[in-house]
Order: sequence, then structure tokens, then C-alpha cells
Amino acid sequence: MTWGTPQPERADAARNRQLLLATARGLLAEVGPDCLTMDLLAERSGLGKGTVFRRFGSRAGIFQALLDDSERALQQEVLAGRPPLGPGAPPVDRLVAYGRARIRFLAENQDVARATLDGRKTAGRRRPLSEIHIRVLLRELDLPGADADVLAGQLAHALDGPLLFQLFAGPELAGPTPTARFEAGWRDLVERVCGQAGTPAD
Amino acid sequence: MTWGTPQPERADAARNRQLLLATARGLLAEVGPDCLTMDLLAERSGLGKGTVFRRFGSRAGIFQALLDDSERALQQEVLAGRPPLGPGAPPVDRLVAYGRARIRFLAENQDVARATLDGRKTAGRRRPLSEIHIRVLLRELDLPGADADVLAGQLAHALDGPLLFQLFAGPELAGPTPTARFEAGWRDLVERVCGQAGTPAD
DNA sequence: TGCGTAAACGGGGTAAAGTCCGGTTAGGTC
DNA sequence: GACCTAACCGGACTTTACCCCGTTTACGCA
Repeated sequence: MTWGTPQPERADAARNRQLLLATARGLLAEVGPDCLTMDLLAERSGLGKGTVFRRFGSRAGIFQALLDDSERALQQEVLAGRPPLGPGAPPVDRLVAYGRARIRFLAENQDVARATLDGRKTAGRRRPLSEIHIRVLLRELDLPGADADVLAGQLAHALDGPLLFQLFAGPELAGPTPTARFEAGWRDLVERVCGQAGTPAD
Repeated sequence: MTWGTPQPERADAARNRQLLLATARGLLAEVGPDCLTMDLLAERSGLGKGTVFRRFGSRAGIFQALLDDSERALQQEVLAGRPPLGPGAPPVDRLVAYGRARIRFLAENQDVARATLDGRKTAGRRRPLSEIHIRVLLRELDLPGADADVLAGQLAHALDGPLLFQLFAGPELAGPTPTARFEAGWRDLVERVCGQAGTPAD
């Protein structure tokens, strides 16, 4: 179920997953996330409703899959990209850069991110990549007296929470102005938590 | 609509709101939050379904109202309680105390808190009291170079997020053990953000 | 105390999420 | 290449949140 394990998935199943994802993206652009119903998605993709639910579990699951798919690019940059975001820079700088990237990512995919949350059936609710990445960086920093696991969760939520909240409030979020404030706030928070940044003694 | 304004509400409407809240609490204990349907609530309270929706807007709205109601006690302690939590103590100590209280509150009302989130219709989504209270305390601290509004949002989400996430994951959360870890984590986070606590120079 | 109005009430109706199970097909094995 | 099994597919069915609008009721005012 996780990405590391090469679990077998039948060829037609994989094909249909891709078809559904593509169709969902099309419908998303065409009718918007609120009008994207499971029936419509099934009909447009030429599949049965049961198939849609088998693949994604719930309505929220589709949006989650869509978001994961978009997130893959960011994930690549983090794992093997250029230094401020990718490996090679001091952990604090990487934390700041990651927050910046994450905020922009969420702002760009705001409607999908929003749709991820609704629905009674909890869509997996895996621990997000943000938290894992933050935890790794915190471990590298080895902050004295800190519980890296808990702190990672706190920071991950501090990063996503306020932005998502704002996305819920206003129907739209326009230019880069509001995200800039969150980006500055994130830098400030990271520097406070990690004790004065800028001078990575190494 | 806010609590400060004494907006007029017809007597029968207020009476029914109380009746619905009480009935909902009863049903919550009897059948659990998942089986608490709007039809059932309407029937048990002897009212029409339309009335239920008029009062609370959505299913999530009921749980939100329930949670608000429970939160009132905590709110009182914050506004006029004894020092560590209430006014009189240094802001950092109050922040730590508030987090402790909030975590316990959420842990106690975990099922209601969880039910608050689901449903497609966003239930109001007001800025929670946590954030407001934290913002006030941060303003008192007057941290140099910090954006108190943004920071308050970050801390509020850092406080609630990890715990709510955990509540979603496991169906139940037993003793005080897991919350203790969050409480310690919160104290640590606050002290880091506010720059070494314990010694409020004043 | 009788009247007008604006709000609250009721409960049947709708749409959409999620379930079920009989039929079909992919892919490994001999 | 025939066969077997497990996984997949389809679409009708059920449940439930939410809407609508005709009817009733509380409350201010003359």
C-alpha cells in the first residue's frame, strides 16, 4: 500500500486507475470540484461506479490521489533537487525552503486540497509527507530536549493549517500576496524553534 | 451571530435549540456519534427535520454547537479563573497552561471533535477561541520581529492538529499517557517560540 | 385584545455517497 | 494451450444529508 512495496496490481486495474485520474482532472477543470460527483466520473470514464469506489475508497480518496500525484514533483525536488530545497543545504535552510514550496503548492492546488478534507469516510489519513520530511530534518538538527516526533507533527500542522483554514474561509485566494505572509511567518517560526538560524556551524 | 451581540431569537427557537442540544447529547451517549442521524435526532426530539437544519445548518453544525457548549467552561476559566490558566500569570505560563487544558479538553471530547470535521457543508468555520486567546497572549509578549496574527494561527494549529490527527487514526484513545506527550511537546514548543521561558523578567 | 408580519415549523422530496453480489477477466500453472 | 482461482467489473439498491415551500406560531402594536 505504501510506495516502497511493489505490491501486485492487475494490469487492467492500473489502467483504470490512470483513466479515472485523468478523467477526474478533466472534470475538475470543466465543472469544478463541487460538481464532480462519483456518478458523473463513472459515466465519463465509461466505467461502473463500483470500480470508482474500489480504486479510491471514497470521494475524498480521489482528491487525495489527485493531490498525491501533483505532489510527486515536489517530492522529487526534495529528494534530489537543487540545494535550498534538495539535499546539501543546512537543515534549517531546507526547512524554510520546504515550507515555502509547500505553501505555494497548497495555494496552487487549493480546490483539490479542500476537497480532500470533506466526506465522512476518512480517506486513508496517512501521515503526510510534510511531517516525515520535517521530522528527518529535525533529527539532523538534534535539538536538545526536543521530542522530534511530536515537534514534527506540530510544525507540519503549523505549516498547513493556517493556509488551509484561509482557503476554506474565502472562496478564492488570488495573488501571491497572502501566501507571502505565511511564508514569512513560517521562516520566523522555524528560526525561533531551531534557535537563531543563519549560522549553521558545520 | 457572535456571542457578544444580543441578537433576538424567538423564544420557541431558543427552547428548541436547547431541546435539540440535550437530545443530541442523549443520543450521543446512547448510539454513538456515527449512528446519530438527523432523522433520528428530529424524531427523538419530536421536531421536524427542517427545524434541525434551520438551527444548526448541517450535521457538523450540531457537533460544533455541542463542542462550543462544552468549551464554555474552559473559556470561563481562561477569562476569570485562577492564575496559571486565568489572568494574573506571565503570558508564557498562561500559554503553557492553556495548551495543557486544551489538549485534555480535546481528548475528553474526542468523538464530538471528530464529528465536527466531517460533512461536505462547512459548518461555519469560525476562527476558534484557541487562536484568539493565543493571539492575545502573544501580543502581550510582544515578540520582536514576529507577526502575531500568523504566529497565533500557527500555534493554534500546532496545538490541535497532532492530537486531532491521532484521534482520527485510532478509534479510541485511552489513558493520559499519549496526551502527556503532547502536553510536554506543547510546553517545549512554546518555550522555544517565546525564547527561554521559566524566567519571566518583570 | 385583535391584527399583521416575519420568523419558525413540518415532513415529503432530491441527489449523491457508499454497498452488494452475480458475472467477467487477467494471469499464473501444468 | 486449457484450466483454475482470485481479483476485478458493473450497476441496481440503500442510506442519509440537505432543500423546499405551504402552514403555523410568536411577538409588537394599535
